[in-house]
Amino acid sequence: MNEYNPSEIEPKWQKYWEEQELNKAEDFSKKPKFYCLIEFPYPSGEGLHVGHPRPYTALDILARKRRMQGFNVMYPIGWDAFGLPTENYAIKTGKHPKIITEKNIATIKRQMKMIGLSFDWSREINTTDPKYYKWTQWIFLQLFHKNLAYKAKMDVNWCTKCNVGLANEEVVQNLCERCGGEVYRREREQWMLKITDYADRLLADLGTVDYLEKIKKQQSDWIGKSYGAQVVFKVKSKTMLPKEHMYDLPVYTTRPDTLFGCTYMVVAPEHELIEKFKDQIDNINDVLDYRDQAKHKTELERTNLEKAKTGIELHGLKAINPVNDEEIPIFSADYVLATYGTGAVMAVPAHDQRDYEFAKKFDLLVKEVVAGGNIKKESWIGDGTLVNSEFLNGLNVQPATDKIIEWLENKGFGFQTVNYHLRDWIFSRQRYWGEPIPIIICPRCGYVPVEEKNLPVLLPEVENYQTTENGDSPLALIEDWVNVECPKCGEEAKRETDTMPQWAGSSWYFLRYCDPKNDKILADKKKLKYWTPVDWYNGGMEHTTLHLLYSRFWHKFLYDIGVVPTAEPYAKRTSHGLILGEDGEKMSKSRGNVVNPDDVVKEYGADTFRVYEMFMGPFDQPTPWSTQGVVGIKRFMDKVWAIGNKLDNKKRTNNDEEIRLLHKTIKQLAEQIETLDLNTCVSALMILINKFQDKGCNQEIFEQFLKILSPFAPHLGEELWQKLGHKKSIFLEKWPEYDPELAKDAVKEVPVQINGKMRCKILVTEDMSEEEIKNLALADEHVKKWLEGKEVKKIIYVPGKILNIVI
RNA sequence: GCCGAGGUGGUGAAACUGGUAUACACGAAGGACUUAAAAUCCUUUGGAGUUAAACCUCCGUGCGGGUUCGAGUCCCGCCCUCGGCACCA
Repeated sequence: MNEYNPSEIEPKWQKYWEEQELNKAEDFSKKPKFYCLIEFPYPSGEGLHVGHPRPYTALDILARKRRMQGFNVMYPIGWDAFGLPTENYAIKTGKHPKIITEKNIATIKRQMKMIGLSFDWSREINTTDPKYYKWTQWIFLQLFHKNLAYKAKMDVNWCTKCNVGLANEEVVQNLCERCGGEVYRREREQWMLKITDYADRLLADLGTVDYLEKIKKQQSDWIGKSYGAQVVFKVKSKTMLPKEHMYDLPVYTTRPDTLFGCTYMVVAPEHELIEKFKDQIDNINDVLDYRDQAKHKTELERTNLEKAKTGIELHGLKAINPVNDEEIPIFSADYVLATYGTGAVMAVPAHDQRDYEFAKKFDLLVKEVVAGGNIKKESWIGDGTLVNSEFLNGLNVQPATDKIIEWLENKGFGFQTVNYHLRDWIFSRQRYWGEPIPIIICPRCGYVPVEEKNLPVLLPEVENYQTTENGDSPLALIEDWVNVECPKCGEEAKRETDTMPQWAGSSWYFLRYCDPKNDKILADKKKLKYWTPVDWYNGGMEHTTLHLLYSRFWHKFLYDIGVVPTAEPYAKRTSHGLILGEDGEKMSKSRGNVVNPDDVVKEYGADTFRVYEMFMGPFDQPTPWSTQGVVGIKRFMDKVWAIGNKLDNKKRTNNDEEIRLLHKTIKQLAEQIETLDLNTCVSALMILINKFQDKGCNQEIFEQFLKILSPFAPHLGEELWQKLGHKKSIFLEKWPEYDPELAKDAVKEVPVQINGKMRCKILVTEDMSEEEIKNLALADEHVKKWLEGKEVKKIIYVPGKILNIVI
């Protein structure tokens, strides 16, 4: 018998599978299609660490099993290659991002092939390829035509030293992560996409897809639909305008029923009210100082409920509560965000904890309007009877809400409305390494889209990847690229120099896999009709609210304009947990806890690596890597090899323990591969091989075992299969069927409890009646001992599960 | 802080809709083989106690309470860890 030598057999079979084209997906095949998708990777300079292949391997197992079950499987791969880290690396080294990207892709591709992942490489795509981003730009133009892309002033983190807009992640304690320079929030014109127009459909259609519950919950919480009312307060200033000419200050509230309890107003420091009434606010300088301070805080800091509230009253202004004409003070406070609701809130300290704390600090009136709590101690947000509220008195919260909304609508003071936590998508980046936004800015015609025949707008070469002094992208410096004729009027105009975020290319890539080389359209409609929706999409939990939602939004838009045949892109979505370093921390270069798959494969082989990653723990939970744990899987592989090399064909094959266990295991794997309970699949395979080791095994049984093992350890499976005399790949075999009779236990061991504590076990066959089983239990020696001198009150029998005697 | 997920032996973990807590594996200890070591194989391995022996008893699934014949699983209140919070991807 020769040795198990993974480094010899693994490349051999990888080459064989590629030559045999076993992993190619066939357009329009008569077989049922199965489109299975993992999030395509960002080709970072470090290559893959052991965390990346976990989802790739899990879905590879699923894909291989489904192929054996007769599906036409598409399992494609590509590169999400635009992005910040590559650009930052380019700035540091002066190398072109394109060159860096190519090199990184080559590394990761080699690593993926080394692991034996059954991707259809003929469909490989790359978001930085002009033939690809042509269509990303095309989609943007369609959004622009439908008024779903617009420009707005938004705050960006601005590093005063690097002169560059920063990602939130690059800001550490209000300092620039790269240079340590000071950061503040500066206003800039940005391209925005109106994802909020789709909020309702993105929420409602969660009901039509098979996502993990936690994913649905997180998406719907992120969309954050709330019902409430918009109420308009009048603002009284020193100019003493008649009431109907006073400034209207609309607020959004989810608790219009508490309107009589509103004792002050709060606006965001950036609210237009302040600019408008500059001359009439007595303490305007302090108010503006406060606004400047707010620019140095993050949203997280501002909205943290634990942190002490800050704010400043706008002296000289009063708001008028429309329900009772009371004049109440107006504050500016940074816990109110300009971007949420109307940027202003009515404060009801008696019935909102944040308002309560603020009121205590500034010594403001706390007026109870819903009975039920003790507002001397804390705010009361629960239900109760309305008090101090004139015509609402005596009602409970819900009827009071209905009544006040009706009243507001009749008087023209407000209306019922919904509000979303979801905000529009900031789509511009003042960066080089992204898709140029295909818009021409003409002083006469405004924003003019680039004509479709002129797509793609190629990303030009630049000398320097640094943003310009005024914060424009490096593209702004390339004059012969920036200066163009306006497509509308033919006069001088300039290109938009902002680029798209990395989310753009990844919002539609799964469509391109269906038809990766089409140069007429983003993908042929018939092919999309055949392949979409994606049957199974797996990705990280960390992409639940951004990437997953963005791509659902784009897909719905493409559906509306007739480009794609389904309203939802992904029929099913699952999530994997991260693999952490051995120290239990997230793997990162800076922590120095990165484990490289190259090293693991070199020492133990790809199959051991794959099976270990599946065995470590539940697929959807984070798990630390353990170098020692890998050893156990290598021993398992060695055992399979050893048994496969000395099969005992004198062994009979009927109805003995091994056969029963085999059928049980086939059943378990058939079910649990589908639920991605892959750790218990591996353990079931181990239990079976341990049984073979004890009892011996013939070729017939072993071949069945090999078939269910091979999706996990494809190289070992193929090697032993062909060694046993087969000429064709094991992956062309049918997935084995199990015999339901053999997969069942003939005799069951049923635990007997007394008052819920397990005391003994009895053996029960299927044909026994409940009466017989109870008598059997009562006759048991142990039970007798416990029952001595006691009265049996009740016997509970759950068939096949448990028998409990209550005394 | 807000939203989401999780906490079980020395370690990674298993336990299907409330029904035998700790499967499988790592580590550790002891033994076999060997001149020896590695590899391999066998045995033991949650804690405490009683015992000639455990096939006996008690305690045990982050903490405190509750529901139930029965709770790792359900409910209430806490603590801790992880993911996300919109320009990392």
